[in-house]
Formats: sequence, C-alpha cells, structure tokens
Amino acid sequence: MTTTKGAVTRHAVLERAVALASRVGLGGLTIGTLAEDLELSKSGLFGHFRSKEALQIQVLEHAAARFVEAVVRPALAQPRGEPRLRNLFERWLDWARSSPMLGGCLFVAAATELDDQPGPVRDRLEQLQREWLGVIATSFRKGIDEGHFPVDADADQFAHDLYGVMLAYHHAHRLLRDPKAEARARHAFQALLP
Amino acid sequence: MTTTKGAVTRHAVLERAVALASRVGLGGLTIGTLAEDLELSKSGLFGHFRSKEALQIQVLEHAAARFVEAVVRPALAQPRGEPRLRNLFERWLDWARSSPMLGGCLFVAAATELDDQPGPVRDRLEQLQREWLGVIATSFRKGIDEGHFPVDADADQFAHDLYGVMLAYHHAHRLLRDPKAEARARHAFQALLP
DNA sequence: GACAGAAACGAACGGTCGTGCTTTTTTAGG
DNA sequence: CCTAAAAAAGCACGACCGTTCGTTTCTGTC
Repeated sequence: MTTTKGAVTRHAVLERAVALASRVGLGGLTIGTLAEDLELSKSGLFGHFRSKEALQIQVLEHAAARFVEAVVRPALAQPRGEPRLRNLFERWLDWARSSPMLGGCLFVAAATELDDQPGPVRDRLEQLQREWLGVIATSFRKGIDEGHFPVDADADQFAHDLYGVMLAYHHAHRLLRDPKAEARARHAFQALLP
Repeated sequence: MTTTKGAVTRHAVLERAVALASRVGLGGLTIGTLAEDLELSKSGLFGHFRSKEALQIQVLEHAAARFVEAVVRPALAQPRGEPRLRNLFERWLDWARSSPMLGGCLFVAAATELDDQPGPVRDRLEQLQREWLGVIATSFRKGIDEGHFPVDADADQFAHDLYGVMLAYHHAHRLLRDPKAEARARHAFQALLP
C-alpha cells in the first residue's frame, strides 16, 4: 500500500471541511477553525493545499466523489427508467440528511453563495451541477425508451423541475424546520412523473 | 416634513446594502465596503446602526418592504383567485431580476446562508418567509373559493411547490446562466396549476 | 539504524473585520 | 443668527484572516 501519511491527513481534513462547509458555506470555511477542529496547526494544514481557493475546490471534488458513491452509483443497480429514477430521488433525499451534511447539502449552499462570485471555484461547481442535471435527464430519457414516460416528454425540463423539488425540500426542512418537508418532497416528486 | 438628514442617509445605506447583500450574502456584507461605496466613513455609517447584526436585520426589513410594494400590493389589483396568483408569480419573477437585486433574490441567498446560523437575523428571515408562503397559500385558497381549483387541493403544498419553482429558476438563471430558465419557470408554474 | 524527504510546527507578516472612543462638522428650530 | 443636538469623521483597539518562512519532528527506504 502506497498510502502515505500525508494522504491520510489530507483525507481527514477534507472530510471535516465538507461537513463544516455545509454549515457555513465555502466562503465561511476558515483555515484556522478547520485546523483547530482537527488539532492541527494552521500552517501544517495549509501546507497540504497551496491556497484557500485550492482547498475550496478540493472540498467540492471530495463532496462530489462522495455524492457519486452514495447516490449515483448504487442507483445503477436498479432497473433503468422509472425505478432507477425513483431510487436516485430517494438516495438524493438521504444524502441531504446524511451525517457529513450536517448543514444540508453542500452543493445547494454553494450554489447560491457562489452564483455571483466568478472564479475557478464557481466554474467547477457549475460544471458539477451540469453533470448532475445531465445524469437526471439521461435517466429520464431511458425511461422514455422503456415506455415509462411519453415519447414527447421534455427530459431537461424534468431535471430542472426535480432540482426545484429538492431545493424546496431544502428550504422547508432547513430554514423552516418543517416536519412535513419530506412528505411534501415525495408528493411533489410523484406529481412530477408524467 | 420631518424627514431628517439621518433618515435620508439611513435609507441610502439600506438601499445600497440590499443590492450588495444580494450578491455577497448578509454575512458577506461588510461595513467597510459599504461605507466606501457610499463615500462615508466606517464609523459614520456604523453610528446609524448599533451593530452589524442590527444592520442585517434592517436590511431584511427594507428588502421585505420593497418586496411587498413591488409584488404583493400591486397584485391585489387583480381579480382574486387564479389571475391574482398568476400576477403574483409574474411579479415575483420580475423582482428576482429587478435592478436592486443584482445578485438575485436576497431572500433566496439569505435562506441557504442562514439556515444553520441561529440568532435574531435567522429568526426574522424565517418569519418573513413563513408570511410570504402564507400569502401564496391564502391566494390559492381564494382560488378554491372562486371555483378555479378543486376543493380538495392542498394550498400549503401548492405554496411549497411554487417556491420550488422559483428556487429552480434561481438556480438555472444565476448559477447555470441558462437562457431558458425563465421559460422553464413559466412551464413549471403552468404544470403546477391543477 | 542512518539518512533524505515529507509533514507538522511556531512565529510573524500585512490586511481587514466589527466596534469603541473623541472630536469636528453639519443640521434644524427658536 | 445662535445654539443645542444630530451626524459624520478620525483614530485606535483586539481579533482573526490567508499566507510565508525557518525550524523541528516524524516516515519510509536502503
């Protein structure tokens, strides 16, 4: 095993950073706070990333890798079309409540935070979001092929709308602390299927 | 007229602060930057509010007042029920693109930013959002009374879903810079009406 | 077990943050 | 006009920010 010490610490840092950023945002991430939480020195931690911006990007990458592992990949075990789509949605909901996402989905937080702050971090986030919407649309199109949905249904519009369902869930759950948020989300998902 | 000088400056500060906060968030608001933009001294500006937290709350109040003036009040001129609801939606869209909201709707930005940061600012925002959702639900119920919608339709679910439509619009428009965002939002709104 | 390189540390930097003070300037009413 | 109050400015503070640098401690390899 070539797993070096540095890689281990780096991984631990990113793990913690994702959780922290889900609460305070990528901009609210602070090297000092992060180092203190992990009982590292500021400079020791900083050395692993060459700038705060590089850290932020790696946090995004790390979260994206976890997302694929927790949501996208396992859903492939389901039969294509509607069942897989439904599974994607359920896992997406789980993801938004999972333990590393103590502050709600990191991507949701980052999306509104960075939408007016040009730079590499925003660029990477935008691309990741496009890819995710692409996954949803592709899944939907397979559902059309399978005959689950009408042939003239708009897959991109579906992906857009489904994201809206998740955002509404996030808003109701995290800001309003609405206990019905999850039921509302499922209801909206059901109503979305043609 | 008892309009004093202080009130004028205060108003100008809040006007600018709303625009700034829509881009960088309420937490990203900085007294130094704000003062520089308005060609005021930091301490001179600070004197009008006794703390940054007080400033943030007043920014919320100011934005809320503008929102009522630009969206809620004029929509009352429309016939109750579906027409008024449709008008509310259109004005809401306008609001999200209006000039003081250079960075997209301030409330959308604040909602994801503050959802994990307890305190008076979060409390006030939560209440404002509840009130707005209440306005939507009430409008919808009047639509039921008018016979525009089925009597067993769920007004709260409708308000929740409509918010999701706006959030999806915001995401597509501001992060993805999708030119079809507006069309998508209108399409989703249409599909939402029972 | 020695030795090169990686990893972590401690201290310091220039900068900006929010927030107090004191002083000067401006405003508005008799 | 004068004057008391309001508004704005000036200055300084302690805290924390990201970042750099030189030093020390630890790791993995021969």
